[in-house]
Amino acid sequence: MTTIRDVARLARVAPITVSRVLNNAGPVNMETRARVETAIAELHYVPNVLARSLRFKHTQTLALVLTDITNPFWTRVARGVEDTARRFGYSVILCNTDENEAIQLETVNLLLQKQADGILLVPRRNGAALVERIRRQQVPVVVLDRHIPGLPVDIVRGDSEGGAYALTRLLLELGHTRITLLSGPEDVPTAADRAAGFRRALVEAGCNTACPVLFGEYSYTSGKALALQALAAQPAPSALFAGNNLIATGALHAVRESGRDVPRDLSLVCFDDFPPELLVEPFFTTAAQPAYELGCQATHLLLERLSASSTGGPREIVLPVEIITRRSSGPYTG
Amino acid sequence: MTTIRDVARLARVAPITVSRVLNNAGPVNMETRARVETAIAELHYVPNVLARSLRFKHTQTLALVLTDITNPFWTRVARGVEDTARRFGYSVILCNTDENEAIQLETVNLLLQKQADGILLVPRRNGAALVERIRRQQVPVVVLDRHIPGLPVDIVRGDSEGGAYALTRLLLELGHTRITLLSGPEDVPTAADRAAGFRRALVEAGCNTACPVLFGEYSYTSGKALALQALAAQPAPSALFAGNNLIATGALHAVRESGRDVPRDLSLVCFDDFPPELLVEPFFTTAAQPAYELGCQATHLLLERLSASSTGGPREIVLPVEIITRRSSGPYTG
DNA sequence: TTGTAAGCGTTATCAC
DNA sequence: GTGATAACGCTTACAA
Repeated sequence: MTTIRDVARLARVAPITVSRVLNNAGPVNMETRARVETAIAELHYVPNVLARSLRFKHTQTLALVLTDITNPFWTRVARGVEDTARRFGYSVILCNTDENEAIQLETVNLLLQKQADGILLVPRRNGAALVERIRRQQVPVVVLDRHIPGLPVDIVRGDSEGGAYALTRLLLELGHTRITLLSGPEDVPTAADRAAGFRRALVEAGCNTACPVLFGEYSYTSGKALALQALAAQPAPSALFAGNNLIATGALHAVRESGRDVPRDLSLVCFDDFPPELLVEPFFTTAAQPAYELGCQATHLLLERLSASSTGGPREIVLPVEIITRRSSGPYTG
Repeated sequence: MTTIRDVARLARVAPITVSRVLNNAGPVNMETRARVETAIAELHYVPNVLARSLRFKHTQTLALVLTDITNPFWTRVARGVEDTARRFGYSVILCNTDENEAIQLETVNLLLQKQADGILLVPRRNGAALVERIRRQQVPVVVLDRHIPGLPVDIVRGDSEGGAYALTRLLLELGHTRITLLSGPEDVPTAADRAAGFRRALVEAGCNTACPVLFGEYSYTSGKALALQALAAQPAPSALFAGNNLIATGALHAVRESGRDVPRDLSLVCFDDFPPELLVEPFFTTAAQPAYELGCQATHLLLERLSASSTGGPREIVLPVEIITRRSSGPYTG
């Protein structure tokens, strides 16, 4: 490895002079600068950011801790984060936790050790402990997608309650009164919020009792299982509300495997849209969250916290959700 | 920030002793160890990996430089990489380059500065220069998905030529003789390889001349544009072969917007499958690459190169591609 | 305009 | 078993 010292030797200057050339900091004679630059090129010198970070006490690195990049929702969030980070000279370490609290803790510890300048976190139940831990190291955190009950912290998320409410209203207006919510984990705030919005709409309409909420995982397989469970009820639901996109496809496939079809026998709506370029045909009536925007805004907020200038109290940014009507929902036919 | 020195002070030992406890290296008295551990807990000490890496000369970090994580193909590759890396105690820095050579160079430079222990690269035209640059810094590289003409280097990729050949054969056997290939960029080896496989099958069947190859981008919008262009030809093709998954959906949507439909008026096959959990219904007849596996194997190879034990010449691992027949392809109807 | 010395937080080396 | 010292590659503060 060639170091700043090697360059200095070759250019017959002190290391600090090379440093000055490298960073365009401090005065350097045109001629010496040229000599240094020649030496740099000749030796193919690459500065060691580790050493620099050790001095500077910052790494120009942000961490994004999410559940599973395989979900297109998170993919787009991640792009939002990366694009924004990059624009401000930061790179991003991406970590999947698969909703596993042990992995989550381990991941956060690692990121702290790696001296990430800031962390974007999609927490599970242990969110509060995690945030405390991060904060104790003076590292700014922004919580993404989920709020942490009772803990004031910067948050950027979609309007789960409102979106679920609107989507449920849509089903009610189509005449459905037996709707089942196939939800994510009960202890994940988005799942709880969507359940709350669901119930609010139902209570307003006076058909709360006929509409169960089933909690599971935010996954394809869980969607299948939940749908089967919902379909087995007596009387069977006339509409299904999937808590996220993967639950939706899982549910759809289960419905079909049971010999029924959507929207013929059943309506099916869901949270989180699929981008058109992944689809043969737009199908699901959904509450679409601005995923990319979520990532951008969260990153902006985090960067703001980094530039110590920002010292206000915790902020919660709630992005609106768009209701899109498509083929998967139809009027109640009895 | 609390350092190893603070811990040492509190435990009334020398920093090096704390280090020994931390790394379970060297002998430490049971009682001293206990005292140190108490101090660590009390101060919420988090070791600084930067400093450690500076000494050790390795960062336990791999870099994955790909085109766009938004494509489910890359998403699954990335999961393969991350899962494997994690199993061996490495974390992954993910970078999107959007097929842009300038960004690619910039990214590689940054990763070198960050002292990534190894780099997984999905290169564009400037691949050879990039690889040379990385190698000059003694950093192992594995090229993913694409081979670099004339440059011996470790490569893990799918069998583009073979897959395209098989897929074209399938169309020919269905009776199609006017097939258009909607390809990626001509200078991207996968696109060239797929074109080669395509042509080989056609030449064998003796209908080479009636079957054009259109080069574009590996994107949804490019897929749309290419399809429109293909449909405008006289005589119009009876089948379209999309160079990747995004071109396929783009093409499909263009076909539909032009008043035609698949497979009614036209067959449409493609490279790269969508995972079922993203789909309302499996639709495309495809040549499916083992994306996750690609990521795993590439990472394994890279890790092997890292543990200096491996010193053999460049290896090329070509993973087979699976042909899956679905609704989007049908017999030629005249 | 250029250089010297010290230090960022660790750990390897060698001594006790 | 434990510790003093130097070093990893870089930059800040100060001096020349």
